[in-house]
Amino acid sequence: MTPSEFQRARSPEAKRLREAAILDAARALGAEHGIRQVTLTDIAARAGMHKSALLRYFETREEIFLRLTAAGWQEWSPALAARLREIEEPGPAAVAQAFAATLAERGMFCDLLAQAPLNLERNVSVDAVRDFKLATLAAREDIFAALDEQLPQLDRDSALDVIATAVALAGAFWQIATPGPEIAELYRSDPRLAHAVVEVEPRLARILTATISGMTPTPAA
Amino acid sequence: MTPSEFQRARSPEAKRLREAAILDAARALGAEHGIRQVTLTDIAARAGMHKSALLRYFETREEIFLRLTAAGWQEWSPALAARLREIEEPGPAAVAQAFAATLAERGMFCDLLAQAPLNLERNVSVDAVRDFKLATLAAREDIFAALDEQLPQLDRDSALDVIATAVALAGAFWQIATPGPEIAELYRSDPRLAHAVVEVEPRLARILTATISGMTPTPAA
DNA sequence: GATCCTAGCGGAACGCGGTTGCGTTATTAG
DNA sequence: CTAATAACGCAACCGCGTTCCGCTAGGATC
Repeated sequence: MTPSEFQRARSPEAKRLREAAILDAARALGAEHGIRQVTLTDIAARAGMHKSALLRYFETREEIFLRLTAAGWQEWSPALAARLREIEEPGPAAVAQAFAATLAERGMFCDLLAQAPLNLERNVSVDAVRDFKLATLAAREDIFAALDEQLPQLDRDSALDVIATAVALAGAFWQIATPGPEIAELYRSDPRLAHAVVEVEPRLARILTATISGMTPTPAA
Repeated sequence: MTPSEFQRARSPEAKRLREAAILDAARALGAEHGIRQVTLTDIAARAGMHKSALLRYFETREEIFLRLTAAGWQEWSPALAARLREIEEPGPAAVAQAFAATLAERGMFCDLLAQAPLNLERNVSVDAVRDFKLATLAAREDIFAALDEQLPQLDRDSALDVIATAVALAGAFWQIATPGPEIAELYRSDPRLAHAVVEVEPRLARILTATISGMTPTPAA
């Protein structure tokens, strides 16, 4: 983390440390300012190295954030699975709430989810995309397993549709919910635009409840 | 369209012509290569003028595409409303199919929908955002009116949720469905990644059917 | 029709972000 | 202690969006 703890990373362990330091720096900056704003120079400064040195660890800027996205899936999926297994009164609403709550409390992950298909999976090597896709695939399997315990009526394809929907909506709503300061002021000042203000968690919970209900033969009351 | 039909636009009509020519050029290039790829130089060349002259008509690159997005809403909403009114056997499935079909046949609009909250509504003047938001608001009202005729059980908030969901999913799925050539090849070659290939229209129809069913008290058989 | 004046335009330059090439020098092996 | 190696910082490069400026087209006036 601290820049000059090590001057040069020669051993594999030292290299992994550097890589982790870069990812940590990118994560911290992304959480603070939003992914879009974070530049390679910023990350380099925070990680205590020069811009060009970063690119010896990651091929492109996008690859850094793609790696963070994969890490996000790996952190989110067990958290969601645990939450699903804690549900006391199973049903679409409880499941939807678990999705909405775990996503809403992971703002930066939502940011990354929105960026991934649009920006991060472009301008990145094929290998990086394959690694990423496989990581998210594994994470989805975890979620599916937990989901299947709670709602066995939901077939596999439907479950994967629910996950895809949750992720896409979380990304989109998060973007809409976090405008720049001037735009936020605009929404506040013009009553016609009041509808533009989005509360991610309740809206996501509402919509997912409907989606899951519509997929399960016997919707819970 | 043709560059030198007029040399300089002094009258208001000539200016509107230029503006339209710029938007047309951007639309054509965006449809062909995807929004992300289109540069100001490209648009300028196609519109028959210099890069710097573009920015006399639009403040930033993003503003051009934001205007195209607004135009997309204005073209899509009546098309969807018409399609909704043509439905013979009303019900969630038919409504969902109308959304899915009209969106899927408007690829570039889906591209723009995905870009809008992420990129286009940033780096644009507050005025531009307000105009855009009001335009989409009006378009949503059109859709809601038609939707209310078909599914009066759907209350206003739910209807707006359906529209928001359709739009967000169409944007996200479109992005996933149109990877670069090497990535498409990757999906084809690695059987573990077969699931990554997305068919926008059927998937959107399936999910929206469930969502709408879950929102309406008595789901149609 | 000649002249003035306005303002649209192209060209060139700027800033910034991502990326690349190179010389230096820390680090480690012998 | 010395030599080989390769990580690093620096500076330059490139492309893109954006800005500035001088030229001159083209409408207005007489």
